[in-house]
Amino acid sequence: MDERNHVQCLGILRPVRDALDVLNGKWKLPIIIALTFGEKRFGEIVKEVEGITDRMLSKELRDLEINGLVKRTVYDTYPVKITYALTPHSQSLNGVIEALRSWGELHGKKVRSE
Amino acid sequence: MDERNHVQCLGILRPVRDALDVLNGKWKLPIIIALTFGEKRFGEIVKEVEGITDRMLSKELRDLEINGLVKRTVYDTYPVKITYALTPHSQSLNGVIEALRSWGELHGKKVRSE
DNA sequence: CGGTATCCGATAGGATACTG
DNA sequence: CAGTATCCTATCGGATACCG
Repeated sequence: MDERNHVQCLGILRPVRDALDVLNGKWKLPIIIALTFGEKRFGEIVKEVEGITDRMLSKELRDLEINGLVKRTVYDTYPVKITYALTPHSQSLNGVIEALRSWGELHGKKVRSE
Repeated sequence: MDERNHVQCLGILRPVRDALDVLNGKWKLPIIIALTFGEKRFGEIVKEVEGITDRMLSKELRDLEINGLVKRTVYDTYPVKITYALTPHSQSLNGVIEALRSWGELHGKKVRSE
C-alpha cells in the first residue's frame, strides 16, 4: 500500500538527511578520512587532502569541531604544536566511509568502461 | 610509517571523492531513497521528498539520469504517464544509504542528548 | 607553523509564475 | 500532470595576501 511505503520511506529519509546535513560539502569526509590513521597537524592534512586550500581546511575543521567530530589539541611546547584528531563519535563513521569507498570504486569502474 | 599511511589514505580518498562527486548536494540521496520502493511519478517524488521544489527536483533528476542512476520512462498512454526508477547501478547504493541511516540515527540521538 | 582577512566567481538552492 | 523560465540569495570554494 502507498501509506506504508510513505511511512517506511520517512523512517529512512530523516536520519539520512540528518547525516547529510553534518557531512555535506566536498571536504568533510576527505578530512575525516585523512584523520582516521591518527591525529595530524594542519599542514599534514593540507598535504593529505589533495586540492584543499588553507582557508577551506580552516573553515571545515571548525565546522567539524562544532559538530563534535574532530578534537583540536594544543600542545604546550615551544614552538606550540596543534593537532586534530577524530572523536569517538566520528570513528563511528567508518561504516559510511567504507560503503562510499566500495561504491565509489564500483562507480568509477562503470564510468571508465563506458 | 608515514609513507604507508599516505598511500593507504589515497586508496580510500580517491573512490570516496568519486562517490561524493556524484552524490553531492542536499537532494540526490533523498530522491534515490524515495525511489527505492519502486518507480514513482514526478508529483509523487515531490510529495515524498519533503521541502524539494519542482525546479530542484527537475534539475536533480536530470543529473541522476546523466550519471546513470535513474531511468526515465514515458508511457505512451493518454494522458502520457512518466515515471522515474532506479537503475541496477543505483540499487548498489543500498549499503551507502543504510550506513548513512544508521549513523544519522546515532548522531541525531547524540545531538539531542546534549 | 597554523592559521585569518579579503575578495571574487561559480554553483546551490529557494520563490514565483507560467506552459502544453 | 510534468515540468520550464526567470529571478534572486546564500553558500561553496578558490586566489591572494598577510599575521603572530
